[in-house]
Amino acid sequence: MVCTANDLLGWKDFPKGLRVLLLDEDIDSANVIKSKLEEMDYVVSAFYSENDALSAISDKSKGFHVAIVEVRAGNEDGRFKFLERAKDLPTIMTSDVNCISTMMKCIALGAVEFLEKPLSEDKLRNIWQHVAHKAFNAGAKDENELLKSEEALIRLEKVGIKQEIIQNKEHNEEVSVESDKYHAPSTPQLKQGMRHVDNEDQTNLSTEKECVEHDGESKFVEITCDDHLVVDNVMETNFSKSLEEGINKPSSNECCPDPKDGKKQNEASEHPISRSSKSGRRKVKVDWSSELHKKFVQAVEQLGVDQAIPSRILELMNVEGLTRHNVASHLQQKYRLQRRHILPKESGRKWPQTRHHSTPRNYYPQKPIMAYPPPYHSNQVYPTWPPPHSYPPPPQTWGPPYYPTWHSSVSWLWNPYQETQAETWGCPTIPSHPSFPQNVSQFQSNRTMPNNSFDHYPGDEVIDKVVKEAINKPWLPLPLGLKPPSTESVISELSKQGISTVPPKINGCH
DNA sequence: CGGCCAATAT
DNA sequence: CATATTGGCC
Repeated sequence: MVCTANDLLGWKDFPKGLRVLLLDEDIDSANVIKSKLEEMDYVVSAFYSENDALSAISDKSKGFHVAIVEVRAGNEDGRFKFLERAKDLPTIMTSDVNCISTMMKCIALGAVEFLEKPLSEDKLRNIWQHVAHKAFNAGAKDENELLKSEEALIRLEKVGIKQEIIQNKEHNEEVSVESDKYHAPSTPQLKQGMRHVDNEDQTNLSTEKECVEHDGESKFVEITCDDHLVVDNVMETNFSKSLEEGINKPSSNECCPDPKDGKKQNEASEHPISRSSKSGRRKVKVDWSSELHKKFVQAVEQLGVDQAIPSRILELMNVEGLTRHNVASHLQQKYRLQRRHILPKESGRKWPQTRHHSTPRNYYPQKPIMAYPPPYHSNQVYPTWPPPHSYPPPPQTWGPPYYPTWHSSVSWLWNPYQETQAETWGCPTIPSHPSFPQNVSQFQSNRTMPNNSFDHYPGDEVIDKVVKEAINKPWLPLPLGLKPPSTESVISELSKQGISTVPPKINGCH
């Protein structure tokens, strides 16, 4: 074995220093590839003839970790011979000609991957995976230590999880940019996340198993791309999975600082692999991914504004590990974000019908949550699309690409609104969940008694601002209760108005 | 608890 | 430098 899992785990700055055998009769090509690899800190030995390469691999002292071999019409047989002889060396075949049968043959004969030329940096960057793959596979078989094989197993399972999830994402329209965060490695069978099990936190392995079986809906745990092999511990993984989507631990080389000395976080990161997470409870940072946010929104929708309080939302979301505080903050952030954009710079200004409370910032002392839905439930205020002429729609800005990821998948619309006005807005609504009876009644009561719980919602002036803001800045989250019109509806509306072409410019609404 | 917001992290 | 989150405080 060229390299064991243990070697890898102890490797400093992996994959730096990985030895690559490069065989390409085209010297120019070889040099280009070589220099690219070297930029990535691989150690490259280039060979321009097969014989040289063959003798090099027979010299065990060379200790290559991975090989990149060019194949072309004419030298195939020799290359296949190379594959034959280099059984222990993960070999990547590459060629100008992407003939499927040649590719297939290469793979069949043991090549770990076939890369089309030219070999971009992206393609080359992750060739280390083959080394890791091999090492871990072998490790699982050979290691005497039970733990080791378990680690390898877990690792493999994790790989499995990610694959599944990633595939899932690829088939999912709602896929968030998150999934692109990591540039997909060229190798399909092995994902980049080499994580390592932190023994000390290893509570049990069965939890891990459960995770594995978890539905593919989960967002995959963010992968740490660090200089060294960094690893997750089981708890973390379990935790992350149990959150179902999105709560990631900080990059795994961070210790969990005591809240008290939070400033220490960076220092802590100096102990990448061997952090002895004492309490085992590291602070995880909640990643409000689209999935998580969707849950959040659904919960808020279910509860209705009246009861959308953190604790209840938390309950409904049923996401392990999420704290009330997390939810509260999220709730508020959304709220504040809106307010900030809706009432920019009007610091001193109060709502028209200012009420008796003293704190200027409590515009909605009783209903501080998502303070804007009510107005939009009122037909008088904002009955149909298009909006009143005073706010010419800037349809060109409503395209899906300009929405934050969760917008496309999350309906900020309250149920009754969906029922009654979705059509008007041209937005067929897709219920992301079956139905919520309690909701209906909640909303119905809202509908029949518009002022039910919003006795003092802001005056029209403010509402106008809200609407205008929402229209002008489609990239901002919409207040609960507002939903963007579909591109189709906008375009058809435009054509009704005699505008048949949409300017390509995507801003331009001020 | 529920909220707000300054301090931090990203 | 702008946002996103957390930590604390009221």
